[in-house]
Amino acid sequence: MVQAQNMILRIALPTPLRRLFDYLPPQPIDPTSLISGIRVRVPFQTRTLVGILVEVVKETSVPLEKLKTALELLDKEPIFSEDIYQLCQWSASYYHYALGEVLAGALPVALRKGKPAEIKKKPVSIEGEREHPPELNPAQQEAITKIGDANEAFRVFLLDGVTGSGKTEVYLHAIADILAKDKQVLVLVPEISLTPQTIARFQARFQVPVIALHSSLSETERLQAWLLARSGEAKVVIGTRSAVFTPFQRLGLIIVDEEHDTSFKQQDRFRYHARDLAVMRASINQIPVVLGSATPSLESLLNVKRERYIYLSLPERAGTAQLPQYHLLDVRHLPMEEGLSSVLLESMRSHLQQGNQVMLFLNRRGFAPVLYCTQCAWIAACKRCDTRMVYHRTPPRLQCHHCDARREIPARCGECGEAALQPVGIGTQRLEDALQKYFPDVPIIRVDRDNTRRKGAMQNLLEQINENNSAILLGTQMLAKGHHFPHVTLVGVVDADSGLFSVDFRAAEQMGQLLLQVAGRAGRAEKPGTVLIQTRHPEHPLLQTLIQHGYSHFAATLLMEREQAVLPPFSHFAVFRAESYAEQHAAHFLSAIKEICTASAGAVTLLGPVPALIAKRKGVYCQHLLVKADRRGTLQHLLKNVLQHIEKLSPGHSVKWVLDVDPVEVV
DNA sequence: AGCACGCCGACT
DNA sequence: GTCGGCGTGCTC
Repeated sequence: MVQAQNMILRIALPTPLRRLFDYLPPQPIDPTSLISGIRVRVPFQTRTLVGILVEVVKETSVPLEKLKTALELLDKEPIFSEDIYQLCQWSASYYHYALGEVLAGALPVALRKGKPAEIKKKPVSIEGEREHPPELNPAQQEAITKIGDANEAFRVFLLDGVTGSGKTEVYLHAIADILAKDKQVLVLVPEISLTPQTIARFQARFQVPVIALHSSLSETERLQAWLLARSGEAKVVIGTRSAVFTPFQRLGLIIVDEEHDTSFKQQDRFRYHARDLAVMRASINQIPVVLGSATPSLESLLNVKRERYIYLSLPERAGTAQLPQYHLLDVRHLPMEEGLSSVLLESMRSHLQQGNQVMLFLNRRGFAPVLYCTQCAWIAACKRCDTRMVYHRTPPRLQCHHCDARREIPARCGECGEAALQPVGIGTQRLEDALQKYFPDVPIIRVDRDNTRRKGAMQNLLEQINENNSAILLGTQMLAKGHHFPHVTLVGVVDADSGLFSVDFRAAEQMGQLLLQVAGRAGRAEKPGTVLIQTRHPEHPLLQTLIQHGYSHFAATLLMEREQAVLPPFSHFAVFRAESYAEQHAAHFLSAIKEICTASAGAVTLLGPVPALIAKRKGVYCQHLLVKADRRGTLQHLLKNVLQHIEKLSPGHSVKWVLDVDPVEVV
């Protein structure tokens, strides 16, 4: 230990190195300005970085000659409030990510770069006519009362309500109660549902400043929004997962809408789950949090069962709207044309004739998923990935859906040279073509990533849908989430089977959620909805349970299966993901990690290293090592231990790796 | 992660 | 001769 005359600044820096760095204070210095949580500009090797002062210490194990002097203190007040700082610290330790990177990630880019935290804009204007709350049904009333009873204490509510049961109305009332106490509210939503309408609805209701944190905000706008929330001027903040780190003056309530949605889990770098962090944040702030969904995650349902969460249920559809009718169509025994059974086509025709809209759901974009040679069985593959290229017709080309590589459509087979190439299988483009033939007089509106990529394109399509009376809407998952289509009376699921036999143990849960969400688009307003599900396995017990007994039975069945198989949420997973250009390097690195795991004590199961489901992506080989433990504590303990060893292991630059705690996708 | 240093191959 | 390829090592 080196004794230093003065104070030493212990600073968290935005680098993947999982440690803090010590600096001497800048000269001259007023010691009282050294407050934890302020930003400090420091030299770091050849660069200068903006870090966060974590603590001021008297001793350091770093040799004095290595200590550099900090350049500048950037704040007079801490940029991190106590609650956000605690949340970041907890996240860094739970997800085993470098604290400096977590802290930097929690700030708007402008602040990360060292720009001053000053409010420039005038307060946000309030637009729109005041909208008055409608009458509540007893279930809604009860939910609101229970949330209100939580009154300034940490409580987690699971609000389970089918689509159209009036979840949003419960949110709005709960928010109104909080606003009346002059507190603020954070609303987290999946990316897809953050539309202008959502924001307008909140604004019209409360006539208070509502701020939305979109992905399309500029960095200055984002900084201003952040500052308005921190100062308390913004009363309601609606945002996607990163909004969980927004600072507030007086936060009174957090709402997580569509809590089952996997887009709350960040899938690169810092792999946090915004829903889980929202619960953590509510606990830190000692406030209630409401998790809402028509199809709650098994994790949340288990927490209800274990009495950690309070269950609130909205069993019926609000108003006069009726629940949709489900029918399974056994496509093995029906005449098929372009993936559509005669029964589905006939049903579409009759709904369209009555001036209603029909929605078809097919989770596969492009024209055909495979281009196949009928002579030699060659299949067009991506050169950089371990995948098939998807045949697109408009514009005509082959496209890899994993690395976005594009190629011209070959005239002849790449193997035998015969001109016997055939697009096999059905994507949304092909279905669109077919529908145009069957229904030449009906507008067909396709919604998938290929035609919503441009800014405002989605909005445009949604408007087109609402303008038309009878129309066919056709799309991928995008269509299933968040949007309301009041004129849709028939929903067709073109292929429900992909979720039934997947290698991913969560596939069934996600299939069930998606089928329910898709169905939720139909039968709004006074028009009852019908859902036709095409399958080759109509006898499948999970499908049967879902259709006959509804989601809660379905979820209970899945929970039972998970318990028997000791899968999450009855056990806890973490995955080391490694990638390298040389095929063996990633696997070798993971094997080394596996040895360290085996050597450490603790009841964990190790699986792998195994090649990822898509073993090669963008030219790099991907390998996984799965770590499974019965208890969360055991897993956390082991991971902490292992990471300390990895620092010494130093895999070199040939292997890139990440640790994914609570992965949503294990394969 | 970045970024510099360092040691080998083909270029004005 | 030197420009630049990426292996290796370090960051208070």
